[in-house]
Amino acid sequence: MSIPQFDEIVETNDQTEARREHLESLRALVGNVYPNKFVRSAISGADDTISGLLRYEPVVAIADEMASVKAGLKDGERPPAEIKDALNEKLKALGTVRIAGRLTTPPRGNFVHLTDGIAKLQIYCKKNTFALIKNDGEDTRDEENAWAAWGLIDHGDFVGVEGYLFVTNTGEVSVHVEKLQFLAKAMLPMPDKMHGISDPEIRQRRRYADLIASSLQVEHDGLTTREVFETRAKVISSLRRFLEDHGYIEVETPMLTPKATGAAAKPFKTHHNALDIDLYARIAPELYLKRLVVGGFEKVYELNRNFRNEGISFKHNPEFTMLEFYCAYMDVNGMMDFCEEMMRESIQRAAGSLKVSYEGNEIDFSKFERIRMRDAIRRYAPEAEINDTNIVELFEERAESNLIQPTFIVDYPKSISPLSKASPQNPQVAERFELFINGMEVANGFSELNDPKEQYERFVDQMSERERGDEEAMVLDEDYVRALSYGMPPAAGIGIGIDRLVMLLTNKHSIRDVILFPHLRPERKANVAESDDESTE
RNA sequence: GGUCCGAUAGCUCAGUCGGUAGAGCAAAUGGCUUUUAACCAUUGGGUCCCAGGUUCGAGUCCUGGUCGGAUCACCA
Repeated sequence: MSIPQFDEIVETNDQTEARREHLESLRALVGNVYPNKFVRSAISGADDTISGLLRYEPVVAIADEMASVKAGLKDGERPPAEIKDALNEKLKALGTVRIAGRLTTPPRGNFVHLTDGIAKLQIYCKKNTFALIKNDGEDTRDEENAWAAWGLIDHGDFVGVEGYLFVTNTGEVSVHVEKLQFLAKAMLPMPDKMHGISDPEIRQRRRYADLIASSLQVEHDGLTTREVFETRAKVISSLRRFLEDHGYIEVETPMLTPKATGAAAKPFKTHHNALDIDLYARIAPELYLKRLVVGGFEKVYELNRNFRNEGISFKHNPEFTMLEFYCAYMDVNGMMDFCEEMMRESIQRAAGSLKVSYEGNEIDFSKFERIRMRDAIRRYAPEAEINDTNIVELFEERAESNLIQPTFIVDYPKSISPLSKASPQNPQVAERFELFINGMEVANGFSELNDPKEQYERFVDQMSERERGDEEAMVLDEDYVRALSYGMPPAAGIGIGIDRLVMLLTNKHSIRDVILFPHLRPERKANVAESDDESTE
């Protein structure tokens, strides 16, 4: 196997050549072009923990003041000099600031923007008014070569600067650079600042570049990629907080399991060499979590990946994030109430509103409808004749896609719910619900079957389904039957598809837009140089 | 897997009836130096996805292929 050359991995063209030349010239001026650190401080004397100068309160106050002055101006009109001077006095009083970041505008003229991970801030370098700091371990000042070094910095490079704050003639808060330090090189050109990366494959494969693009982009529809993943993080942390606040404990159960159970799905198979056994990537943590309920954890949750070896689509990724939790002594109705409350609170926190716009629909999370599967079919297909064998099919074909607003579908057939308790009123119906939003299944929950004998029989039924060719029928988990035999309190559980929830909150049509590194085909070489291993068919 | 659409400069895209390969951004060089996506001037940059075919002539038409997207079917 041949090891690819650096230049085969990192493309070369006239632009990257220029960047490499700049890098070598800079090396001659500053020494180490990849120094180890730069101590930032929003304000002199502050520590490295403060970044995002534009969120520092005294600066925010001045920026706001400037903004209100500018609001009263006509297009192109500049703020009065005396207001500007007064603000500059205040800014200068804040003292020296040290900030670092990536250059998010091409270094043309004296003004460039730095982005430090929180905000974008303009910096101003004027010839003969700043020094270059060499990376020689001594922080040597170099007045002579500062301007030359400035000219060698490329769009996308990282620099650290020290200077004082001021507002420009057009009223933008900026840093007047007094010391400039080179911190790291971007050897590849930055993505298009107007359009970002349009090829969805490159956007997903090179998520880092997509994220950079979202910080460069001047105009964009909806959320930037960065904002999508910030929203995702917020949803997840709010869900966690809600569960913690309600006494739930977070646990981690095996991802590699000897049996793929807990859901109807095809698993990924792998092999453990030392034990010489096959293992399956889990398709659901369900049975492990209920073992913990048996063991006395009355409220448990797990928020992590499930793996299913099935098709890929706009709403399916081979690995996806599921929040599953169980609560002892609760039934399906209590779980729907709890789910509703939890989703409302987390969505309010993450999206700032209970009404979100998704693909032209306004989805209102303030109210969740509950409707029996049978009635949902009647609503959208009144002519259909419903019986026990066609009900699920009818529901999926005729009703599901109409369920735009949050809707709990209840009264599932027992036959497709092997882990769920039957309804006391109707033994053919499971005490189970699924939550649909915008035609997508987002959650699935039920009153947990805790009679070990009945569970055993349900598994046996599943096994015979399997015999008949249903690859997704559940397999018997003997140890789980044994666990239930120690006694499990009545309990309700739920699984919530986090990726789909995030899609709804970020107005993304594809699950791959809410997963940082979604599953993609292996990257193909642009020039397949006489491939030596692809001739096997 | 079926159907539809697409692939042209580093990026985003135009390219008419088949007749010399284009723009904006990015880059290089020089100028400018308080600018708000795009300051001014100049310059460089192309395997028009690949292979075949039709034609005096193919980015353009035809056939096959590769890769990608949308969609349908299975799945959360």
